[in-house]
Amino acid sequence: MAEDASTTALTLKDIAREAGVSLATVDRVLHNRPGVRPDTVLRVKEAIARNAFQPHVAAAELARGRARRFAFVMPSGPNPFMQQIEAYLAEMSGWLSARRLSVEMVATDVFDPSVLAASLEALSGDYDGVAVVALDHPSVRAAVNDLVEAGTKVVTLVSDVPSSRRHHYVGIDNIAAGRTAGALVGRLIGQRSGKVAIVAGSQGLRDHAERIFGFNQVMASEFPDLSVLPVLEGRDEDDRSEQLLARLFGRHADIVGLYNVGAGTQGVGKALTDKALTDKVSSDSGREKRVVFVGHDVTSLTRRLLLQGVMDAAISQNPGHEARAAVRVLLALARGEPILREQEKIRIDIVMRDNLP
Amino acid sequence: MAEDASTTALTLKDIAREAGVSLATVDRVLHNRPGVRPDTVLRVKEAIARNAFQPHVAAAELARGRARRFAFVMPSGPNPFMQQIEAYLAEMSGWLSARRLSVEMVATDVFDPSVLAASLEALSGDYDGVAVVALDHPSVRAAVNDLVEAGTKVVTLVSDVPSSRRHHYVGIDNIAAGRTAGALVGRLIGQRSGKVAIVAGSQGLRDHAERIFGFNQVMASEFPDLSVLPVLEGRDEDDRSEQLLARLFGRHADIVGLYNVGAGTQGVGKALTDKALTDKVSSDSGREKRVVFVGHDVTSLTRRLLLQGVMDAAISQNPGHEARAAVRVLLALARGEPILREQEKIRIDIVMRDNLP
DNA sequence: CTGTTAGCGCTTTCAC
DNA sequence: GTGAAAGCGCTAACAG
Repeated sequence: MAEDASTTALTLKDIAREAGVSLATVDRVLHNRPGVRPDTVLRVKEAIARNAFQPHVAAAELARGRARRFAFVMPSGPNPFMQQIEAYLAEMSGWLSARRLSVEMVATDVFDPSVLAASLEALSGDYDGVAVVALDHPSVRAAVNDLVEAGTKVVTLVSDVPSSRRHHYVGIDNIAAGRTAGALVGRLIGQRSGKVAIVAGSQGLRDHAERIFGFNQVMASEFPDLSVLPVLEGRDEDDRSEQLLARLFGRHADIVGLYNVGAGTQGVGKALTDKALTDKVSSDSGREKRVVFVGHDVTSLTRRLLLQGVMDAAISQNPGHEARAAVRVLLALARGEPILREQEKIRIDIVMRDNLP
Repeated sequence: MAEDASTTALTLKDIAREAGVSLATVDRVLHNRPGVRPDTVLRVKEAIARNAFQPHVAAAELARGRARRFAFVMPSGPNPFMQQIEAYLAEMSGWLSARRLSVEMVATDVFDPSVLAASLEALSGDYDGVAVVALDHPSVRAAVNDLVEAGTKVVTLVSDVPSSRRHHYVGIDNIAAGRTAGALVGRLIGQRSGKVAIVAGSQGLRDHAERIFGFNQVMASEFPDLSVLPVLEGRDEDDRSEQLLARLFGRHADIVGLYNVGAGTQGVGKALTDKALTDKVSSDSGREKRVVFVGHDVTSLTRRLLLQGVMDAAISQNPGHEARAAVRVLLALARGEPILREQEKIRIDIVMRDNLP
């Protein structure tokens, strides 16, 4: 186990000597560049393997000279979650520039496939890597594949295009997230029986659809005493979500649980507090009459709702982690380094009042 | 916002020219080394600030030449959580050696203050950084302070010595973890009333004591219908925990919740399943008679218990994250780089069946 | 106090 | 196909 501390690490030169070739040849083999006879390749590869040689990244980075450019293609318009990702990227600026990396934000309408595809196509050739909040649509897939074809490293962020040739997906498993939400709603409701409402942005969005799927799975199999009402489509808008929900509360007196799949949390919260007032139920007194409310993401709003006890749990994907993971993965891909999968995996966080980050 | 892509990043030389001094002088100022007249220091600092100059880490790392050595002082004896940390460190070996970093494991009896202190003292001078699973005790504090004095960077891991001069703590807030456990036990019990049991390793361990404190806080203030029984001290041993618990179940028929603060999970799980058998309660049928069980850490054992439905939730600190954060923090400290606090912060994870990592 | 200079271990021309 | 050599941007002697 103990290593001889006096031996300093091997260098390219050592490998070159051992394989009986020059520095340049080892370098070519190391990067699978052409222009080396097959048997020389073999000799060099053996020498590398025999010594478990690891090239010094700092030296490589310095010698390249050229800076690397990454682009982040994000939704235009105010979305607190996306703004957090941007804020965390901004926070890394010192780290980035000390490594001669630049990341540029590209705002676009990610909900319009052709607009998004066009934005992606426009990036071709100018960047070493692209992170994109992708919509799963054939023309987007084609644009992603074109980028990959052109040698750009591509990671999808938050929302995936599994059928594309993107190199990596940085985000959560949304079916599992929906299952987690379902388990929480069911368990927190406890012994009571009644109805459960779902508010989503749109069932056309892949991530929302997947979350609903997971949620229903758990509800059906594990909580037979709870019946799930048809999904309300709030389009992630506060007013619309509030109105739809208020109307639903009017029609069903026995709603005991609520799952908010997307944004529009403000409206959902408002509908809930209004209902509590009407029912003359404070969060302390009548716990048994309260509606269990589970939603997504930790923002200043959901944070407040959790502290107030209006919201019971938020399912969250750490935006800071997603931002940094996207950068690290793009960098590793660009350098040809391996990705630390375990490090870059985004977990499904359950956030309640006492473990608010 | 847009930057001129044609200008390549500044270098030390540019700053030197602008300040009218030599490379070496800029380097001295950059690292607060002595031997520069105060007014020259000022001129250089201004030039650096004016250009928001960031030295190229790769160049600095390469020029230093010397490799960096870190030591991880961990408990001897089989502890699954610690073994996971070691496994994740091993997984980083490629990453580490590509940066000419080495980490060495030092096993010691971290529960004996004098032994731990001696192990730490023995490291002095040989390492650039030390990560230690620390016991909060005066002699350990002294040993940590000595290391810091000698110029070694020190981070405490999992268990802190807040009063020492350690540079950083990589771990969770255990009071908040206990609060989270309490909220979960209380909320998952639902409308039922009854007694809640606590099994800890020892109340003398700082982290266990803090968790219990947080747990009781929440129980007292938010769940008046639940009464907490005196803490059982299982010494993190399976057999002892099982026996203590079995006896407790015999004495109290109305136990509805259980918090396992430390290890010994196997024994706790066994006591619970035995009780369920005696009570003729399957996890499906009599949910209302089941004991809500919350513990710590995701290991192969707790994973199984969660999947079986014996355990309801595990409070967890991501061991992979802790391992990598400790390395990154030590490296940043050694290089004099800023620490990305948000990145290195260890969160309190709530893990249930559906969001198992 | 300040400047000069020889590398660190790679990558990248440009010759052969 | 292969090799020699000139840097990349710093750091660390060593001179002055």
